[in-house]
Amino acid sequence: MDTEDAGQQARAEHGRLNRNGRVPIPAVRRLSLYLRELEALHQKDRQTIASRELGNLLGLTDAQVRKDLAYFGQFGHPGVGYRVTELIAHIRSILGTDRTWRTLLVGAGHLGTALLSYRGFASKGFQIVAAFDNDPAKIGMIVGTPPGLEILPLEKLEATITEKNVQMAILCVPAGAAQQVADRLVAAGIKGILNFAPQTLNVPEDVSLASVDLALRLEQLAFHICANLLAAERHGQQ
Amino acid sequence: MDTEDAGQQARAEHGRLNRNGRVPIPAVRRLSLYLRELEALHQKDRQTIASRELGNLLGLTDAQVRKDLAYFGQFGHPGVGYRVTELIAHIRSILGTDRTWRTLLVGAGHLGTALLSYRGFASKGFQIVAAFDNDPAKIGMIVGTPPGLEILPLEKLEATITEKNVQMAILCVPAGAAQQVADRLVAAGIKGILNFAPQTLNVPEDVSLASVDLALRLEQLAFHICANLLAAERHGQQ
DNA sequence: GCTTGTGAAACGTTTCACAGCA
DNA sequence: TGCTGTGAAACGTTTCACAAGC
Repeated sequence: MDTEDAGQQARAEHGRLNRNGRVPIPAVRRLSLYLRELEALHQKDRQTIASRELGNLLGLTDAQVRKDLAYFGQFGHPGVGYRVTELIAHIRSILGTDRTWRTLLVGAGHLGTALLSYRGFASKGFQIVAAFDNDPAKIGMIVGTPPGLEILPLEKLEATITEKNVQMAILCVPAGAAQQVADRLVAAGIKGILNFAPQTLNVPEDVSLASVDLALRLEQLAFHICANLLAAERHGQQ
Repeated sequence: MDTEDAGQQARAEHGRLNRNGRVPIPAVRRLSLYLRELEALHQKDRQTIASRELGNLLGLTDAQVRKDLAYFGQFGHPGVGYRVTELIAHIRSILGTDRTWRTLLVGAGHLGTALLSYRGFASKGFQIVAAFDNDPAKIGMIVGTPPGLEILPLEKLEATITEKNVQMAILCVPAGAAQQVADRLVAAGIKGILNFAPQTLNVPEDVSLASVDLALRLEQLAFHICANLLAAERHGQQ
């Protein structure tokens, strides 16, 4: 069987092959950025856009844009570019955001409660259907944008996941509790975790994990500021 | 002049060269992860650690760990491994977190106020010295962990940056306002921005930018969940 | 024995350059 | 003419494998 041919046929819409048999992960990340730009363009009633211009908006080359999109199908129109609404629909379908995702949140601290009020989630199809904490003072509170959500005790975690058929979880607990809660989420059938705890998590291969360590991002920023300053000095001296 | 020799001498502690003359960006990102693990090990009074074990903690190979660290110097001890406190000090020095960074925050919405209370920043040396919003209802409020910080009007942005010698900014304003505020920050001399607005920002080359789009992270998670489910199906069929 | 640091090979990603199509 | 889709080349990153050191 020829990988180059039969493989591409088989996977249809959800990801073509490179030599390795996979779509490059950086390409998947950029897909979200393309979608974000395309949605902004759609707001401005823009009908079509060329790879060159879409790339410029994001600081990428035109070839990069075309190759990224080509991993998933032939969405462009030679001589015209990409039709905005058409491409938005394709990318949503690829990313899986053409439907609703039932999500839960664990840890109703400062960050957790802020996320319960975050509008950006719902508008992309992520619906937070339950929120948990183990602090008795918080349990029973109604949090988030009205009508709001009641903070439930952690004991109800497993039952809620099953009953409400929850697919992904947002983890905002302290680092020390993160692995333990993650284990319970996985055991209860959760297939994806967005982790905000500054802690490495171990999850089985069939569970997806994305981590956001806010302090770590500032740390990286600090490094790059230092590097930029040094580069500027070198330029100045020369 | 031989790049391989003279270049390495010249840059001393802050980044050695690969063929391209730069430290790989992924290596810099992992440096923060190594630091996080090392700090946890230090808490547990661990004295030394081998590249193999440090890698295992993060799902990386031993060679990766050694190569990453070797970009910045010779920190290991053959037959022994890396001394934990020693390596922590080196990495902090490399990342620039062996000192305090004066930071400001713009946009005191749900996320912004949550970040003002986030303990993880201060413990890494990031001190938020001022907070801004343009909503008259919020201006004057005291927010964050006691003693707290007064929300200032946006007009005072430039003056505050100069007076308090602020080096980096956290941007939590709505997408529509983000570029405009970023421009003001840059003009006022800010050298690094951590952007939480779901919006592409353009900043000059000498300003560092890190972006965190929370909805985008969930979107990526959704994709990987879909991909995992498809992979499982294929496995099951075969 | 065990562990680092590092050239060289393998691998993955991006860019180039152009055939093909509107 | 303008633009996409795509092999091939260039580039960057990771892994391998081993000399050198404790």
